[in-house]
Amino acid sequence: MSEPTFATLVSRWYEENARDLPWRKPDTTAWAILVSEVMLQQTPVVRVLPAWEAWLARWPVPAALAADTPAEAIRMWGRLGYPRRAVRLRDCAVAIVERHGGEVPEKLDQLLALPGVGTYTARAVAAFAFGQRHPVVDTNVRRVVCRAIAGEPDAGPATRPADLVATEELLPAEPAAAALASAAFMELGAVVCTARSPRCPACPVERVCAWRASGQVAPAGPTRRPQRYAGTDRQVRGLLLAVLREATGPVPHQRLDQVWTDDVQRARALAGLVTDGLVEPVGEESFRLTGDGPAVPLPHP
DNA sequence: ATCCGGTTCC
DNA sequence: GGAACGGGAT
Repeated sequence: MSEPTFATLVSRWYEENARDLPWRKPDTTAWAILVSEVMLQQTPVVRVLPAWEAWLARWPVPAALAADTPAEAIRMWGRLGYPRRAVRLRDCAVAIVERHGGEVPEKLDQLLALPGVGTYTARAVAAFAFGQRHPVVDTNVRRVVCRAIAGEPDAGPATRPADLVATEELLPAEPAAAALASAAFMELGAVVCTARSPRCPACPVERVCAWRASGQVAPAGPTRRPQRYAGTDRQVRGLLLAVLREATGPVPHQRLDQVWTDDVQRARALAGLVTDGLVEPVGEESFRLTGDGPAVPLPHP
């Protein structure tokens, strides 16, 4: 008898302790899983839950979202943050309809080619929606593997090819078991092997963890430089978008001028929203969410 | 390497 | 007030 593998230990723990998240139910469609993964980029689970339910109730298949306007996607996105994701997700739905007949593609390279789908999301969908054997590496998994296997405090700011390799080597050979293990690694990083206060006594691999064995050395420097929000263009974009989201049609620029006093910064933020496809000008004086109304304004009577 | 939200906790 | 949160695009 050999010792259980790392993946087996974590997978057993996962089956006993996994959070009951709706996108993990067996009959969840690939589209619903893709939507969950995009929403979960940078965003805590508790905030995604209601938005995910509402989004799929309205657009249960990619073709439904593709037929609607970017403006409606931006409105449904609500306050999830990084609203470019809403526009990209709609672009993604359009691409799925045009390239794949409305079905979420199964091949990794086809997924990677979709708007808003990067190396993490493509692998997550391939594994969790289609049961394929791929390493799925977000920062949680990267941290788990760096610590438990390499005994290092943490990885850098981005996922490196070596992180993919190190994670792949941990996966069971059988695809379904590999997908389960990937979900289990993510869960472990999210709720036990956390960045700042790991709950090692609750960890299923505490006995074999190289990082634990080496005294849990702290990262050398600051892992990430702090990200401010107050006073940045991002805050101004948020304020502008809030006004446009509430409006039903074009908003005169005089109303947008009121959300921020610095003319230069406000103009830069608005131009950025236009560049990103979130907002479009209407005539000389007004702006609206992209596609929020007729393409050509009706002439005055 | 930098930009891109918004909420929650300290 | 300020930090934590962390994937994709450029």
